[in-house]
Amino acid sequence: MSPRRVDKTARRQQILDAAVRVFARRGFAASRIEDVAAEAGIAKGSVYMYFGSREEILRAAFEALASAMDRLLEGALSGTGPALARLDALIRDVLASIAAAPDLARVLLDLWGSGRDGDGLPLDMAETYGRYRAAVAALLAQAAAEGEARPGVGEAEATVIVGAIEGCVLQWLIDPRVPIGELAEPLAAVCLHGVRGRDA
Amino acid sequence: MSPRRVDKTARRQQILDAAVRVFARRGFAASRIEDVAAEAGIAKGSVYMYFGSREEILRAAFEALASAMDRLLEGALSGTGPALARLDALIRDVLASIAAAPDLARVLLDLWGSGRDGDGLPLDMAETYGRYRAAVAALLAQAAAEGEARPGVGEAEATVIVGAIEGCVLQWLIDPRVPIGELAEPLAAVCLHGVRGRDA
Amino acid sequence: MSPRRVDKTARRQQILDAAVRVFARRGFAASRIEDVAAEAGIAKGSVYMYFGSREEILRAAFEALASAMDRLLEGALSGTGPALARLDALIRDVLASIAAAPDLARVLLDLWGSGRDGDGLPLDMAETYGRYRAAVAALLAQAAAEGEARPGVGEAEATVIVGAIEGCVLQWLIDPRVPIGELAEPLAAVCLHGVRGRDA
Amino acid sequence: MSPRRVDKTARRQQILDAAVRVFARRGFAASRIEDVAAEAGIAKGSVYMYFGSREEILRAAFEALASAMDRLLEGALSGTGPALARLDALIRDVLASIAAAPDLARVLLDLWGSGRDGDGLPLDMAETYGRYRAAVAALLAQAAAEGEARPGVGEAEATVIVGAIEGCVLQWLIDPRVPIGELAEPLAAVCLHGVRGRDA
DNA sequence: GATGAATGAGCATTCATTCAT
DNA sequence: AATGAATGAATGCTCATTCAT
Repeated sequence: MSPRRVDKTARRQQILDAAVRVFARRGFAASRIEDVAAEAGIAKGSVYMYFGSREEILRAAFEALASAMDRLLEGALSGTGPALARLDALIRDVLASIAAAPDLARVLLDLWGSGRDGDGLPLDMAETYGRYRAAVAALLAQAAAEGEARPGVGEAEATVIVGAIEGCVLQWLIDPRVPIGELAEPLAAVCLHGVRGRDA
Repeated sequence: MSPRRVDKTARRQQILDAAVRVFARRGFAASRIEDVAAEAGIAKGSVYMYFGSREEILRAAFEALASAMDRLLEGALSGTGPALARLDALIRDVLASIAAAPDLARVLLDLWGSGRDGDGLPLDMAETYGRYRAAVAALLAQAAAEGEARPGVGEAEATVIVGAIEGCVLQWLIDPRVPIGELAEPLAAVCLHGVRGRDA
Repeated sequence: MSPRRVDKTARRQQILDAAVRVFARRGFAASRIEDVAAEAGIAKGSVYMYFGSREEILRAAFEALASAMDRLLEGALSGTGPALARLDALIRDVLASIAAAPDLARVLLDLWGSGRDGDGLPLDMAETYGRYRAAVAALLAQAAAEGEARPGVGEAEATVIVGAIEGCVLQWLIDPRVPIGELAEPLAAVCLHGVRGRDA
Repeated sequence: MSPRRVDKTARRQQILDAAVRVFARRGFAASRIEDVAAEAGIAKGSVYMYFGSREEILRAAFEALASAMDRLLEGALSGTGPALARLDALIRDVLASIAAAPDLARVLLDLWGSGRDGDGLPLDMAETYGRYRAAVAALLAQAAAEGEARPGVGEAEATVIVGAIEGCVLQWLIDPRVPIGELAEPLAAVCLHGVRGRDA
């Protein structure tokens, strides 16, 4: 009448957190369900009570990442104040968000490569990055309207800025010695003024 | 040396090329030795005459990529003329190099994530990117000395520029609709002058 | 005995009925305890309050089938009137009994194959069929004594008659388009007179 | 240049034979691929060089059985002489064929129950038995035309005769003490003349 | 050199059964 | 009594690697 009670959502999150730690450590390809279960402190079979397959766990990690990103983009887009200041804040927020959840960030290394022919992971990474670029492009357009960016900046420049952010993250993922925490400043500076500087 | 005998090196290259096509298509994790052999038009077992293991093929692809990159960096560093012009040329060259060998470039998606705990692939991606940053940093330092970059630009800005380049490549790898061929111009412009523009 | 409490026996029967429907649909091998529980409208664990194992449910189905058959055989043996008429009636009764409980009948498909090496199901199907043949043989012997069957009919002919009945059932189980309901007549006719007919 | 040579067909047959022995012994459901491989004296993985899945082995057994049966039916249909004699011969041939390959015959126990909802085995057992009945019906029709069977015998009587044959096999499969080898005679006698006998 | 048949370790997934509540 | 979350043994199938020819 009063069966064992569990918070399904919490348990699922617990497993996802464990999986993210494992994926971060060994990469998705080398991560066995058994590793995930062990990290979560449960039995192998129990993982399947919360996730239908190994791939589904990766997809859940992707969704966590994508929705965190969407929240940031949403914030930047709906904020008030000069567009360039909001772009600057977005850059800082993205880097801070990444640095705050480094294990989750490392899953990006597996996510970027997913969605190809045989892997059963149609994650629509492409669409996520498309939204990312669109948001930055919107900020740039606003900045141009405000006279704070040169006219004509658009999709291409948005791609460069998104690239710069993600490229910094990439380098930190490849080499943790890259000081991600100190990159927001120069990143924003270069994107806004270039290396020649405001008055070079 | 008999005309019947295929050059060992050529045969190895033939297999590597085939592998790169397969890896590009399905990702390294989903690529079977048999797929590679079939793509190369040889038998599965023959692959092992030229590569000791599946991972070694990936390592060979990495080396091809890394040495191409080194050649580019070498060129930029040893070139003459203003440093900033050479940085601009380097950006264009890297993108052109990527666009010229898109299959090889796609292997980056697998390479970036390699070298973790369980995968037997100590590729030293980190060191390669370190050299990349060092080269760009050297160019920046020279530019600063030439009065073409604001004083103080250094490692951090180099990280941003390398990030911008690789981040653009990343976006194109994720979504081939990203026009990699048209990105050199805005990439250089943003890195050099920012989105505010030369005279914003 | 409280009105709230369901009768143990009734609950067991409810589960068995559900199991029979599930077994009929998917076969025993493909039937999960969870399917049975769902069909019965109870929880998975509750099944084990009434049956010790998955196999035990199949055994219970066997027993239902076997005792129904025994009842029929008993009736034919203890009946009065000419033996051949009672054999004729038995044939009709068996087919009617099968047709009246088609789901239970389908379990035969799993039962026939059970009792082998690894399946933990020593059902003694063999003995049941032995009793079946013995009953028919007894009727035949009586008929011969009554001058209604040719002398010498015995175990072999009983096997043929049991075979004809069960073989018709088998064909209907394999292909439901076989009109089991219309087979009693020709079945009795062939067994009694052959295809040459009474006066061929 | 001269790789290890094997007769693929012979090897496949060797595995199938081994599988049939294992299926006969333990039933298909309880037969593991590893059992089959061990019985064949090869490694587990090697089985998959010749069969795509466990089910495919069962299907191959079915096909062997079905084509043997088809050969027999073909022979009976295309034979010369009185139809009833050919039916008589068919009955004997089927029993002899079964008795000659008892392991293969035991697979029938698994085949009869296959093809249901969840088992991924659309073997068309129904169609095979349909052809079986059609052949017997054709012989009966001919016999009727020849005045050797009573007019009106048809599909129903064919079902009974097929049933009698298969039902005898069934009983022998359930209980090997049933003397399949001695059943041809009484089987033919009953089917042709009934238990009342030619002149009862 | 080349081949491709054979191997067997490895792993995702399933599911009967248990038991804390 | 009833539940259903948890377990972990079991097993189908894959595929890198080996090696006899």
